[in-house]
Amino acid sequence: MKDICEIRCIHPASVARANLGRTEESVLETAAALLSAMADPTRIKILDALRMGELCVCDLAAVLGMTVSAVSHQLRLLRTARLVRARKDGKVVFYTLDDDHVEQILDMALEHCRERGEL
Amino acid sequence: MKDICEIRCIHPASVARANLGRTEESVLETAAALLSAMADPTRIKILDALRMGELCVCDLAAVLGMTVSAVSHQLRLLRTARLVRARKDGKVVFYTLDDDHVEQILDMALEHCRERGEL
DNA sequence: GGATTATTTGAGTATTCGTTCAAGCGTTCA
DNA sequence: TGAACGCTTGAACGAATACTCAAATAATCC
Repeated sequence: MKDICEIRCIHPASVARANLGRTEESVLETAAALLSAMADPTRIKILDALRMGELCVCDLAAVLGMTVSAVSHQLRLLRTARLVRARKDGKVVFYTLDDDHVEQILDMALEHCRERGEL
Repeated sequence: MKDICEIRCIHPASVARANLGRTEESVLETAAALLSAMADPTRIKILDALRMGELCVCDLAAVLGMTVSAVSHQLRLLRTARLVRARKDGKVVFYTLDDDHVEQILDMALEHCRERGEL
């Protein structure tokens, strides 16, 4: 069925062209993971809040109006995706954006949304 | 509990600063939805494939090595997120990237991943 | 009109995700 | 040392997601 499809119902030139320009699978998978880490209302709000400077978990919880626990869970995700970095000072843990790229991607997405209006 | 936290365990100046620079909630929600639409291995492969030019559903299925049905389901998501546009020609439906922004965000994410290596 | 082809759609299902709640660490300070 | 505090973690649960399979559209070709 799939083979028949590949042979018959296709524009082989277009497929060949698409295959040539293709990005390596592993890079695409990683990019999907990166975007997944940003693609959540809570986490994007965290990233947006951190653009103004570092905040501790409790501060973030206050800004977002959420439980400390819920925020901490999301911070863990952001940390393992390396979007965010933790700095411990006494009992307080401060979080910062890890990388300029992250902010750039965020800015571009926000700009895009503002131009377009709501989805 | 939360109120106590907001009063006591916080750096109020940092919180105020974060609140001032905050992006409107609705924009952040929309951006999260936009990124969600891109943040999936299958869908990001579709977007990547379409950068070389338009492809019909069957072509896409061949490129991705997936069921036509599965691809169509994801295309619907991409369509409603306006990342992709459909053009019907006879019984064939051709898909294209809807917007340059999309490609820019994709490029930025891919570049970021390549610089960093795997997640 | 009837068969074929390209695509979409809906139900079903297994997996993943985000939050809550309760318990656990690790650090500070009396 | 022990109480208090900031944060993290694990289990649990409802919601959302991605695919499969089967059926429905829609357009073309005899």
